[in-house]
Amino acid sequence: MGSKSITERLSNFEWEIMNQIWDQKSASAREVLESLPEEHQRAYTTIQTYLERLVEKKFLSKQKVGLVNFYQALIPRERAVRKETRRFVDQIFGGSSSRLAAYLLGEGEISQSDLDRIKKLLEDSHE
Amino acid sequence: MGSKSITERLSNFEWEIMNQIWDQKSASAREVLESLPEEHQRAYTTIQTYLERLVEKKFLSKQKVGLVNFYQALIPRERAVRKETRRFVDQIFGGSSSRLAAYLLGEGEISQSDLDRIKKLLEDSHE
DNA sequence: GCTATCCTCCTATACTTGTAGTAGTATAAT
DNA sequence: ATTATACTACTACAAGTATAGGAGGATAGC
Repeated sequence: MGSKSITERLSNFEWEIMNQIWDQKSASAREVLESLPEEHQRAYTTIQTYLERLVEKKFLSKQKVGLVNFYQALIPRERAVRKETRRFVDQIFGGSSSRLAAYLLGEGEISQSDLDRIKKLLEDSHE
Repeated sequence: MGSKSITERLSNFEWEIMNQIWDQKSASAREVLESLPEEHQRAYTTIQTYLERLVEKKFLSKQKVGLVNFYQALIPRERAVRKETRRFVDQIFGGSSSRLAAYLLGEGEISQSDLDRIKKLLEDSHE
């Protein structure tokens, strides 16, 4: 029925949090808070709330060390990235990754030096 | 205070709707409904609700022709795509389009023939 | 031992998204 | 004219997201 989907989606700020956790390997609320850039600061308890929700959603596990909770990713970043990228491509580029790739390479979003590196990368993997 | 942000984001299904409107150039609720693929069907009034919300969000304009409302995009698709792509890249790829591009080209998400086309595209635009 | 600090746990609220029903009016069909 | 159909306008409501405050326990300083 209203069954929680096995793996739900991450919202905007949830990604922000997850990115910090993936970067560190395990972090407390305070550590996450302090690693967030100025413009993404929130109240301490807001971070706590997000962390708890991510535990409920099975994206994080928590373990208490002394008094303090530390959180760890349960899902590898690569998996989450792959999934979200697919969703994005479906939604915006009609499911075609190559359309997205072409868009990125064409729209001046990428510097010449990066373009060169990508070109090389393509040539190498080619044959 | 709780000020509506000037241009809010499109949700999942809102994109679905907008994509239909962009494809047609103007559409009624019924037309949108009918152009949605089987697996994305919703109740007629659900479509109406979405359309009205998109008008509130300034993504669509509405004009009544006879009894029926027709909706038109106020924002060009390209702009919405650019914006959402940027948001996505910021969120998932730390703001680096080239990381995303490299990811797409590397992860087997793209067929060989598409890779070839992209390679050609890169070479042509290069010098 | 009192006080400031820090942390957890619980509670709260406003807004957004997903989804659709109902009332009422216009129209088409017979 | 009566009925079925179609459409708009309005209302509803649950779940999810964004954001944070308060109570109460541990502890670090003095």
